[in-house]
Amino acid sequence: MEAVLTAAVGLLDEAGESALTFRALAARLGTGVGSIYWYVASKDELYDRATDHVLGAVLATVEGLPDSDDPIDDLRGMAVTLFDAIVDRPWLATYFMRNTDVQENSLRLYEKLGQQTLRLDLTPRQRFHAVSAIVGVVVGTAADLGQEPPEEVLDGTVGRDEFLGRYARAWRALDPEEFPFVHEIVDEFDGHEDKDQFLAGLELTLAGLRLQAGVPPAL
Amino acid sequence: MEAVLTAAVGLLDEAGESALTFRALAARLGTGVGSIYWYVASKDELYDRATDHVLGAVLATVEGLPDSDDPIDDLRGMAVTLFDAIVDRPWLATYFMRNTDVQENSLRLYEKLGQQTLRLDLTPRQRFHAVSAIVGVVVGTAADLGQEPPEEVLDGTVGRDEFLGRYARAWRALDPEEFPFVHEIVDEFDGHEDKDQFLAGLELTLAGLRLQAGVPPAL
DNA sequence: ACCTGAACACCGTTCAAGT
DNA sequence: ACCTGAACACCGTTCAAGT
Repeated sequence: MEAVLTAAVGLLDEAGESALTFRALAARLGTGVGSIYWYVASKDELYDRATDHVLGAVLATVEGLPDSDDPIDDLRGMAVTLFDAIVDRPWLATYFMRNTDVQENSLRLYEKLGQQTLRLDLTPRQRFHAVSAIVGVVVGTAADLGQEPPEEVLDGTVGRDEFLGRYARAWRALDPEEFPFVHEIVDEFDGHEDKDQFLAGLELTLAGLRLQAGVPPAL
Repeated sequence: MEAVLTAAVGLLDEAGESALTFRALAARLGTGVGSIYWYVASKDELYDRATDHVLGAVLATVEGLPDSDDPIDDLRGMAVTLFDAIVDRPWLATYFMRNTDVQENSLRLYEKLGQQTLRLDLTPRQRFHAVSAIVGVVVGTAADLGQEPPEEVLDGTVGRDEFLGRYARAWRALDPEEFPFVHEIVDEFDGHEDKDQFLAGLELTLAGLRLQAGVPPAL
């Protein structure tokens, strides 16, 4: 079982999501296709378990993070840790927290995030929503960024900057009367860092949460 | 082309994502598989165009929304409209704003959202991040909720409530010392409405944005 | 209890050939 | 300019048969 998951993650890391097939996995393990089905009932379950397998390290990192005075700061730190893990392995986004029966580490990560909200003056309902919102921002943004860009970008023929630049050029050519917002932000879009975008979005959620909990902004 | 997209959306609506195959689409159109490739270079492009096709109606709805005094309220209204559309057709989440060359309606929707931020006292960078964050919350949450639940739920054998209830039961059985947060929120989780979860998360982002723009909370 | 691998029922995509 | 459909190169999953 361990070996199956390690091999699956290996394939994913080395050659991306399209490389994980039962045939390739069997070949890597030196067995037949059918034998994998003894450990796992479907590809979905394989992904569920592979996700939890990988999340073990993320959980360990999060558990190693020291509690500060400010639970909101600690939530930010955990969210960033999770975000980085998903950027590295975009397939995590789809499977994180999908089946907590099988995903003990996912559940523990959820618990860890939630424990910070216990330090805030909130109702149970607000806590539930707060953690859902944070997980949503992390997973949603990371998944969006992890979308395979058009094959030219992966080819290395075209770098990410040039890829953004092309869109920026097309956007600048739009009618400014009709697209005032696109013109307003096109310079920001051009060459932007995905991580900054994520951090800014996370900050809005955290600011809202801080307000809700009646914590004065720590400037 | 129009006919191809209408047929594709029809298949998606009637029988879900797995029903959209080139063979089924060709059969519905009364032609051969190959002919679809004259209109569309790949399945990805088919999805890109189908998404934009459907977003036409969403854009029309959003354009019909009257501007209120409060741009934040208007942002909420637009976000909810988009959210509802994605809940109805979860595949939109993956393709929205993925290729604005082909997706004019996606771009116009993005513009419409952005125009509300022009009414707020923000920098271009803050506006860019604000719209990204809102789109992230909408798409991220809707995508998460739109994930096909285990087949038993679709069977109708087990309703959504019982599905949540099963998890709730498992969670209540966890050690309260080790999982204080899970215990804190399990009653909220049990039988919760997805839409409330979305609205609460959106509210946190909007509250953060309101704070950033220096708008006093309109109570 | 665990493995094997041929076989089944599909896919997206291509392409020589047609009108 | 647009359509055809057989063929190619794959998939996930099943299952009778083995150890």
